[in-house]
Amino acid sequence: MNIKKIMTPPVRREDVPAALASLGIAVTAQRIEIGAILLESMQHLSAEQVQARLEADGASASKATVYNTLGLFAKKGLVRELVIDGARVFYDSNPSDHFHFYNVDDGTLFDFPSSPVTLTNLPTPPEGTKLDKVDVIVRVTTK
Amino acid sequence: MNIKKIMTPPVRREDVPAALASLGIAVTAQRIEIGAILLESMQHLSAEQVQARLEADGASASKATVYNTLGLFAKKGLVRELVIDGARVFYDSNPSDHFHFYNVDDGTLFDFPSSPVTLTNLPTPPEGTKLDKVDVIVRVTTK
DNA sequence: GTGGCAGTCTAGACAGAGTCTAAATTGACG
DNA sequence: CGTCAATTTAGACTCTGTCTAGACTGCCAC
Ligand SMILES: [Mn+2]
Ligand SMILES: [Mn+2]
Ligand SMILES: [Zn+2]
Ligand SMILES: [Zn+2]
Repeated sequence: MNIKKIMTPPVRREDVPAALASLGIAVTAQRIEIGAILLESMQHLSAEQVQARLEADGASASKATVYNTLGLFAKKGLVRELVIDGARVFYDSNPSDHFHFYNVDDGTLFDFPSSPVTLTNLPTPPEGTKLDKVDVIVRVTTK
Repeated sequence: MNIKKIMTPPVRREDVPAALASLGIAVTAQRIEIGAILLESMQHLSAEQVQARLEADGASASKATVYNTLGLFAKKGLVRELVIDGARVFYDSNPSDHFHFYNVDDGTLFDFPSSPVTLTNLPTPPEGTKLDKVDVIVRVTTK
């Protein structure tokens, strides 16, 4: 057996280097800091929020590094990029397939409760293409 | 009977003023031009593409007017705002409820064929909120 | 007809997210 | 240690979209 156990938030800070390495991400001080922030719990953070938390933790990284690191994490599958509203991208540290509620009035973003939502009769992708991922965003307004 | 027939693309240019008026949109020269472009067929256009078509048609409108008009059309339900990739917003003149394929490699955007896709077991919106709309985007890559 | 006026349009300044570049730093390895 | 490829950095830059303040339009009252 050689099935790698994927680490799921919460991941303790001391385990972050292993979580990165297991995905082929070279371990650096900045990547550990950013990874520790994201993997502390399942959450949705923008680049700006990540950088703010770095500061709050007494760490720091340049804007370019924050963006490069989040992009790398997304490419390696550690986090998932969520395009919700055109103003900023969110990075989601919940690794499971799941869908989102977005409150357009106050900007809050929730995971669907883990009910057995299903998409049926999904058409096959157009000729010459293959499925990458399915995003479902349910937009709600404050009543 | 008083059920207003909603005009569906293709809408002839001469019918655009009525299409706007029926939604409570005050008719102006710029709104007719932009409406004529969008309603010519069911399509997905960015603000930049709309402005380029205006120029191509020998018409024009300031950037502020293009954005204001598209925002107004979306608010009134003439078009639907699609947030696909964080780089730009698309405006969709297909008024029916429908889902999208997006090719992340070449940026092309298609409507799902009108197959009976269904989302089942959709959880109810969080307390204090009500459903606005459901966006389903299937991202594909070129094989 | 003319004047008034609200609504609309406009140029261009501004804002904010994200990218790029070129130089400095890091740290693994011989 | 010294080398060197990978990484990080400051800050300029790009791009989408917003805002402001003034100009324009066209409808209506008189
Ligand atoms: Mn934007
Ligand atoms: Mn952007
Ligand atoms: Zn999520
Ligand atoms: Zn569409």
